[in-house]
Amino acid sequence: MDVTIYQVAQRAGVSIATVSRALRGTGPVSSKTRQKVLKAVEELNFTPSRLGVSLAEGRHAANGIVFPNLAGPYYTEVLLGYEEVAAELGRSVVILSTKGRPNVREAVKELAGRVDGLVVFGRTAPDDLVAELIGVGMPLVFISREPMAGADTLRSENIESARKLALHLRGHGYTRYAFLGAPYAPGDDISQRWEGVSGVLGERIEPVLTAEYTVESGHEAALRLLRSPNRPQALICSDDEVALGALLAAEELGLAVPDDLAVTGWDDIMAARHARPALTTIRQPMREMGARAARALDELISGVRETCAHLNLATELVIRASCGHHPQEDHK
Amino acid sequence: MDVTIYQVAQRAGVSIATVSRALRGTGPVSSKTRQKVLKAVEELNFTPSRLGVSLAEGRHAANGIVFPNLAGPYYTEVLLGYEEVAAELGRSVVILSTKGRPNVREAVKELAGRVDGLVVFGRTAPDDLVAELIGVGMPLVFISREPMAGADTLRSENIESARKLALHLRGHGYTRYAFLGAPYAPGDDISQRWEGVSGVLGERIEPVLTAEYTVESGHEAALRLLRSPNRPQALICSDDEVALGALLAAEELGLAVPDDLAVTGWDDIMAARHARPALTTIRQPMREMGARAARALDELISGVRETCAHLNLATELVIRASCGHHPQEDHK
DNA sequence: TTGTAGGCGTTATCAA
DNA sequence: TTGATAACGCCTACAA
Repeated sequence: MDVTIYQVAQRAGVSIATVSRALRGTGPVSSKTRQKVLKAVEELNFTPSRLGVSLAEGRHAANGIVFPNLAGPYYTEVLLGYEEVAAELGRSVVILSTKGRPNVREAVKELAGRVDGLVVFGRTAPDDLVAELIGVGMPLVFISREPMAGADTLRSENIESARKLALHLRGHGYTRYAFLGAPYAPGDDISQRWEGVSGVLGERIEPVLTAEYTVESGHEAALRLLRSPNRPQALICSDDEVALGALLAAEELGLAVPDDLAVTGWDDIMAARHARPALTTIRQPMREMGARAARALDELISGVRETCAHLNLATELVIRASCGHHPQEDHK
Repeated sequence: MDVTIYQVAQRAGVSIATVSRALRGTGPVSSKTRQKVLKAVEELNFTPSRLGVSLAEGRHAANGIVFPNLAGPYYTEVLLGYEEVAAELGRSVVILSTKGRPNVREAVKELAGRVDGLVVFGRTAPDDLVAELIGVGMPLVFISREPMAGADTLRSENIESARKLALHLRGHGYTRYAFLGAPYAPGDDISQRWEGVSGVLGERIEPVLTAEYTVESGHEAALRLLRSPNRPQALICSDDEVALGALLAAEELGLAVPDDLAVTGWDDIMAARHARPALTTIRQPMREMGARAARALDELISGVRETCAHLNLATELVIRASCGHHPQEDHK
């Protein structure tokens, strides 16, 4: 049904080898012949089959990315940076969301079969599968995961910025803290954030689990927490969405933020800036992370780089109104 | 380098045809032979090559989606619904963002070569290419675009809900309106929204262009507008992000919303609910749109349905605090 | 029940 | 400068 190289060759009165050469500029072709070929290509509106090309070339010219979900701004921002650079490098992007999927293993394996390399968030892919993929030489870039031999790792700085945040809050004079959205897996971003804040605040901070890292979960957990008689004065939330949920809870309970309660988030998503009070948070370079992942993967695939790289991107403490009053208040 | 079906066949002491049959259950295989084959597959850790399978089957088992960008919540929410259902249907998702890309035509064509069907937002793909794709029988689903013969169309209702919104605002008694983020292309969502509101408000509303549909653009345009002596009393924004920008502008100028100025958005993105005042807006079923697009595309690809469908999803006016005071105020 | 062989659409090697 | 032809990895009539 689709036009093949054979039809072009026939129409141009040459062999398929010549058509291929003429089109890719991969060998000598007389300019007269080239004209004929191009004319035939034009007339038949020929486009080489991706499948044929990939099979022959032994590459897909596509990258994959595995993330837990696309519900919040975080992963989509990373994806944005990733897709942009991948496209620039001539690679299509195949996505895979693992949330709520019954057969993650199979899905990741299937994805791996369609691409030349993979970006994987945290532990969204089973460890043994990951090991297997590394084993067969599949280029891999992890984001926010413990470094692993045979794969690149990319993450943004957590521990130091968590410290900085904790110190800032301590400067406000609070004495009872809660960390909302406690970590589930060792080595992930949340664990590192907890490590940083608890390192500074010690006994004064208590970890509180949320069901997920979402507005609803944050809302629910904060409601519970804030109703307790000895409620915390400051809520350090493990991400902005949880913090937004906490803000809603405070409002419902008639607590003024930041006067009755301080709240902070993480990531600096769009809503953080628009919330009132605007959310104090730690900005992560989400797009840049995606862009870097794409570049790193490209290096691995093209073989420009042999050794694996492990990078820690810098973050920025963004002080707004939700953590307490400051001399020169500005709700930027 | 990768294990092929030949190695499995050799190890199991059978032909490749038998291996294929055993694995796909596509023909008679004695259970003894099957055991041998499965054992060999296991030992060699064989996975059929996607390329080989696709080439032989004549299908990619993948869908594409073309959107302008991934920057705001709108497209990502649709993508979320799309990916979820596509995965459920056993199809991978290949994404393409056209924003800032020099060679959109080529990129879309390339994408089309990797998939069995395509979802296309608005006019992100060139009209003639689209016509060409329809011509060669590529299954196509448009979102928010004028219906076209040979392709499905999906959009959410705009005109009627725009009317409803305008009527509600008129009920607040405003007399000078501006529509922030005027339409660029006839037939797109924004045009329909303008059609709806201007139909009700007539001369009392003025269209105002923004550079883009972003917070920054909205902010900038609103600043300009609100500084004018005869500034509007109500800003109907063409989407939530523009509206958020307008809220920031109002705050900067010391205008209280909704007392000095009413502001409304469109889409009901996450930040709309968290902004203060919370944004009155029109909720679009973004995820459902993506999910439906995936289903529609599947029907077209599998040939279950021959005729093209054109669907208009219902929307919902969400009244919050930013459009004016109401008897029973609730900042849900 | 199993194997042989042709086809899917390219690329690239090697002769001519 | 060009053309056969062998991969690439799989599926599936058709024959045995």
